[in-house]
Amino acid sequence: MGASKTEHFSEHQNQIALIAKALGHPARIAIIDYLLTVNQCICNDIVNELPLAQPTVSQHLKELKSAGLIKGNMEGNAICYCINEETFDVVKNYFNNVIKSTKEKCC
Amino acid sequence: MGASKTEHFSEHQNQIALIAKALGHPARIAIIDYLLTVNQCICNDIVNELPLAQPTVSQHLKELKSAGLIKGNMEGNAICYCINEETFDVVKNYFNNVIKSTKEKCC
DNA sequence: ATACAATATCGTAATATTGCAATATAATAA
DNA sequence: TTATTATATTGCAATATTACGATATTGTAT
Repeated sequence: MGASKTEHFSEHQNQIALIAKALGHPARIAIIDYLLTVNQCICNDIVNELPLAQPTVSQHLKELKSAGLIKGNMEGNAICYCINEETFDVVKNYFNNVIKSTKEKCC
Repeated sequence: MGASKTEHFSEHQNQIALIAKALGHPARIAIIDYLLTVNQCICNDIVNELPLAQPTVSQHLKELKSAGLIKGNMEGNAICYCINEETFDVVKNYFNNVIKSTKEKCC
């Protein structure tokens, strides 16, 4: 087939997978990194910062946004993007919980 | 094109993206969840636990393993898989750092 | 209105992922 | 040896992702 069988998994599993998938590309990690370095929200500068064409960056931003990892607001004819802390909290908690739940090594 | 331009990004960015990508599928999150519920290492049971055929599960396990998220050891003719805490620590630290570095909201 | 700047969308080619049947491999048991 | 069990690999079809040129959209300035 090729399509993920999302319907067979729990909502939480799908949620974590969706967020992780959105972060599963170096360009998107680079965008997050960049948003963290500038404490003001940034718009077009991301295009100049990355070695990718404008439509490609736009597409990556769209995916980060649809996963809830960033927020974007119109500001004149530019768009102001920034980190959406709440979604990062969800995965942060997931990973903290994995570590906490991991028992002693067995292999 | 279609291939990711990994060479343009930092090693750390590629590392985080690679791990996130491996977690970007609900079946693989389900495998991790399952490994956490059983405090003994588990082998074939994963196949019975998931709504996927054995070759598909085998493939998902391979990806989790190659991303360093799980370890697998032969044990007779079965294989014992378990969480590799070290790799989870890497992403845990990444997310904790993102939260810590996030300044006040601006959008 | 016209021009310009910032961003998004469309269309398309290259590549990667997902899923599984069929088959192969490897260890153990009879 | 032969059978059985557990897992991996191969091959292939369906689908998704990545990247970008061309073009559209939207807001601001003149």
